[in-house]
Amino acid sequence: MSISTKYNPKEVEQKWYDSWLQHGFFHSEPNPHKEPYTIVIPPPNVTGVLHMGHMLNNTIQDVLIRRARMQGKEACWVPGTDHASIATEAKVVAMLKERGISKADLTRDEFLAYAWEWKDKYGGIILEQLKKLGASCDWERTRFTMEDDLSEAVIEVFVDLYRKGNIYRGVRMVNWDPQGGTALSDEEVIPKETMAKMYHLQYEVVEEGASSEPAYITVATSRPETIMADVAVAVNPNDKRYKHLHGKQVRIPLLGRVIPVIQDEYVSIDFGTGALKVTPAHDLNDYELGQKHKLPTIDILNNDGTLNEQAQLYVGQDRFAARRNIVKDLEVAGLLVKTEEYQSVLQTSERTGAVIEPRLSMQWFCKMDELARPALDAVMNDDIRLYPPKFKNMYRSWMENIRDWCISRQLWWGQRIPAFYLPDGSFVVAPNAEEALQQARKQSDNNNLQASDLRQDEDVLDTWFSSWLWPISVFNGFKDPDNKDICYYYPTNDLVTAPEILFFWVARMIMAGYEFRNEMPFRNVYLTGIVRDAQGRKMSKSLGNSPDPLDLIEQYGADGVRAGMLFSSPAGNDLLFDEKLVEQGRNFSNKIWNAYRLIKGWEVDETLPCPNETAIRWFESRFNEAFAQLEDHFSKFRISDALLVVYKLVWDDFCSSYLEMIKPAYQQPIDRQSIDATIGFLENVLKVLHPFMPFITEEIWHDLKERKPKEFLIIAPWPKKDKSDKSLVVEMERVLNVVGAIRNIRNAKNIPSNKPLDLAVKVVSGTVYEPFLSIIAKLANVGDISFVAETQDGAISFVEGGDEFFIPMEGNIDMAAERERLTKELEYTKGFLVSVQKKLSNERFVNGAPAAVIAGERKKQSDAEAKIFAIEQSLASLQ
RNA sequence: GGGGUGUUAGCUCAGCUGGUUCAGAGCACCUGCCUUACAAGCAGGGGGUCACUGGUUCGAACCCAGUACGCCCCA
Repeated sequence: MSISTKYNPKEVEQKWYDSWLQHGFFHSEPNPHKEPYTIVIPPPNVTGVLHMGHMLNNTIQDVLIRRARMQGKEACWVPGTDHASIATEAKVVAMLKERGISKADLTRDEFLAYAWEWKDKYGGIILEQLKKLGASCDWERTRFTMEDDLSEAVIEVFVDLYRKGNIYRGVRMVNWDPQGGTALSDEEVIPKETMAKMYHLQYEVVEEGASSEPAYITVATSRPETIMADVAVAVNPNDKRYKHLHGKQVRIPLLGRVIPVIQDEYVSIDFGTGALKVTPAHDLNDYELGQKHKLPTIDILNNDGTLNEQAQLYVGQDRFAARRNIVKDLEVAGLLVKTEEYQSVLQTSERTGAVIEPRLSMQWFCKMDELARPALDAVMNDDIRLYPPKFKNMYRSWMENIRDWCISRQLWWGQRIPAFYLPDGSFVVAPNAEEALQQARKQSDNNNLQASDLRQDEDVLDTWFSSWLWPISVFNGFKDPDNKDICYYYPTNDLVTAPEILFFWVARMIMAGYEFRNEMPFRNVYLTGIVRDAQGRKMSKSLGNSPDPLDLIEQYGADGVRAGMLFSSPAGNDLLFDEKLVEQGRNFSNKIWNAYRLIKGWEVDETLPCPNETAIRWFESRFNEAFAQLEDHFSKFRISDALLVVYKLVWDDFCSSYLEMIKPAYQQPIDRQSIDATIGFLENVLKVLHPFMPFITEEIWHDLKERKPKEFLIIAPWPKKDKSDKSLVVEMERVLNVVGAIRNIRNAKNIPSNKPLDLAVKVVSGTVYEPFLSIIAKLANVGDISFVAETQDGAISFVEGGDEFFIPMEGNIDMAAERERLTKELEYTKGFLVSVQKKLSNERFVNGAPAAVIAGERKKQSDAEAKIFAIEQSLASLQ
C-alpha cells in the first residue's frame, strides 16, 4: 500500500475548496421546496485580519451551515465586511502619510477617493483568509456596509426615524481625542493604569457677617486645572464633618468666583476628603450631578486641549501645562494643602494615544426606549433565544437601563448625516440634497433658497448604525421590501457572535428587525467565549500571545485547527487556547486517516462467510445511540460536546473496538458482508464528522469509492435517527469490560500480548456469552474458552456482572498477592452492600422514592451479594 | 457602588429533572509495548473532603441561606 501513514492536509484542502466552489455548493437561491437555513456573518472590520476569535466564531458558523446543508435545507451563509469608520480612516491617513499627503490638505471627496482606493486594494483580506479555514459562505452574496444599496438603507432609516421623532440633536459628554480632533466611542478608548496625583485644595467658605478668621473646606482633585470650570462643591448629606456647610457658599481658589455647596449621596465619604468639586463640562459623573441639581456648565477647553477664555486664567495653555502652572500658583497662595499619589485609570485614545478629555459636544442621538421595548420582550419570552441563557439577565438589565445612542462621528469615511443647515442655523433632514432644498424652502418660506445655500452636516454615522440593519440590508430588504430573497431568508436562523457586542450590535439588530420588518432578525443567538492564552490572558497584539491562525492551518491543517478550537469551547465560556488542542485535532485527523488506510487495504474474498454479525449489529446500534446524543447536543448548541461525542465514537468505538473486532488476521482477506457493512459505517462516520472536519472527510469520501459527478460528501444526506439495540450495547459493554480485565491482568503480570491465555467462565447471571466469544478471543488474545460450573483452582479470577472469570496460571500465582487483591475488593463490595441495605431498610426511603429508584437499589443489592459470594469462593480456593 | 455569574482531578471543563452507569470526560501524568492501520500510535494505571459553614430532604456536586475567593457587565 502506498498511502502515507500520515495524513497530509496541504495536498487536499485547496483541491476540495476549489471543487466545492466550482460546483456551486455554497451558493443558495430561494427554493420553495426546501426549508431555508440562514446565517449572516457578523461582518468583520474591513481592515481586519483573521485572529483566533474569528477562527472560533466562523468555525462554529461553518459547522452549523454544513450540517444544515446536509440535512437538505437551503443553507445560506451571507459573508461581508463593515466599513469601520475609525479604523479605516486611520489606515487611510497612514497611507497618505507615506505618500506625503496630509488629510487636512484634502477635500472630503478627495479623501474619500483615497479611502476607496485603500479599501479596494487592502480591504477584505479577512474574507480570503476565511476560505483557508473552509468557510462555506455564499461568496456571490458578499456585502459591504458602504456599498450603495446598504448606504441608501442607512440614510432611509435615519430619515424615517427622524420623522418619527426618534432622532434628535443634543449636547452630551463624549470621549474627546484632542489630538485626533474627534469624538471616540467607548470601545475606542483604552484604560491605562497609572500613578496619578491627588491635590488637596482649600476653598474658602463665604461667611455672612464679617469674620476675622476665614474658614476653609478641603477638596481633593486630580485635575486642578479644571477648577475654573467648577460650579459647586458637593458633600454627602450624611457626612457629619460638613453638616455646618449645608446651604453655604465657597470661593474657587485663585479665581474667587463664588459657588454653592450642594448635598448628594453620590459623594463617597471616605474617598479623598469627602468633598467633591463639581465640574459638569469636564467629567461625566459631574455632568449628571450638575443636571440633577440644575447647575450651569462652564466649558474651559478648546478642541485641541488648550484652555479658552472661559477659563479666565492660563488661557491658551495646554491642559497639562496649565496643570503644572496652577499647582505652582496654588502652592504660592498657600491653598495647596497636600499632594498624594494614588493608582488611577487614565483613559487614552486607541488611535493617537492622547489622554481622552470627557467633553460636552453637540451630537446626534437615537432615542432608545421605544425601540428597545419589543427587543426586550422578544428575548425575555424566548421568541429569540440566547445560548447560553445566562446572558438573558445581562441583556435585560442593559435594555431596561438603556441610554440614547450617540450616532454621530466626526469623521469622513461613513454615511454622511443627511441633515442640511439653512443660513439661519435651522436644519432639515432629507434623503438627498434636492428634497432637502424643497423642505428648506418650505420651512424658511423662502423660494429663492438655492442648493448652495444649504450646508450638509459634516459628521458621519456610527458604523453600528449600518451594522444594525445587516440581516435586512444584505437581502435588500429596504430598497425592495418584498423581494424574493428577503421573504425567503428572513428571519434568519442563527447568529454566532461574541458576548462583547451583545449590546452594541445584537440588541440593536433585534430593535431594527422589529422596527423595520416587524419581525425578529434571527431565532437563536449563540454567544462564543473570548479566546485567551493558556494563562488566561486575552490575546492581543501588544502581548504577542496570539498565534497566527494561518500559520496554525499551515502546520496542523484546517481540520485540525477547527477541531482544536472546538474541543474546549463551551458556549459563552472563554476558551483557554493552547496549541496542544490543535495538535490533538491534527492527531484526530491522522487517526481517521489511518482507520481509512486499514479498511482500504483489505482484500475481499467473496467465498468467505461473515464471522462478524454481532460486531456489525453492535456498531450499528452504537452509532445510532451516539447519533441521538449528537443531535441532542446540536439542538442545544453544545457544539463542543457534539464534537466530543463524534470524537469518542470514532476513536473508541469505531477504531479501538469495532475495527479490532472485525480486522482479519494479517494479510488475510475479509468477507463481503463485513467489508460492505464497514464501508457503510465509515460513510456514516464521515457524514457526522464532515461539519467539523470538512476537508479530510471529503477526501476519504471520494477515495473510498467511485462517486457520481455530483455525489459529494458536502451535500450527502445527513443520517436519520434510528433504533439502537439497547441490550446489545449493554452486553457489549460488559464484554469489553471482560476484555479490559484480561488485559489488565496481562499488564500486571507482565505477560506479553502475543502470548495467548486461556479463560474459564462460570456464568451466574444468565448472560449468553456465545455470540461474543470470538470477540473476546480476538481482543484479549484468548486461546481456549471454556464454561465451568465450579470455582477454578490455580487461576487468577475476576468478577464481571456477577459472573466469574478464571485465567489458569499453571501454578505460578503469587497466592498472597491474589488474596490481598481479592480481600480488598471483598471489603469494598461489602461496604457498598451495607450502604444499599441501609437505604432499603429505611421505611421513609421505600415509601418516598419512585419505584424505578427502589428497583435499582434492589438490583444493586443482589449484584453485590452475588459478587461477594463469588469473591469468597475464589478466596477459599486460594487457601 | 449596582447587577450577573462561577468555584468539581495537575489543567480545561461536563454533570440537563435531586435518585440506575454518582463522582465523569478530554488533556497532562505513571507503567509496559516500534504487536504489519496509526509512536501524531497501542494496552493498562494512579489521581478529587464537588470552595467553606449551616439548612431543607428518606436521599444533595445539584435546592436554600450565609462566608471566602474569582471573573464579567454597568456606573
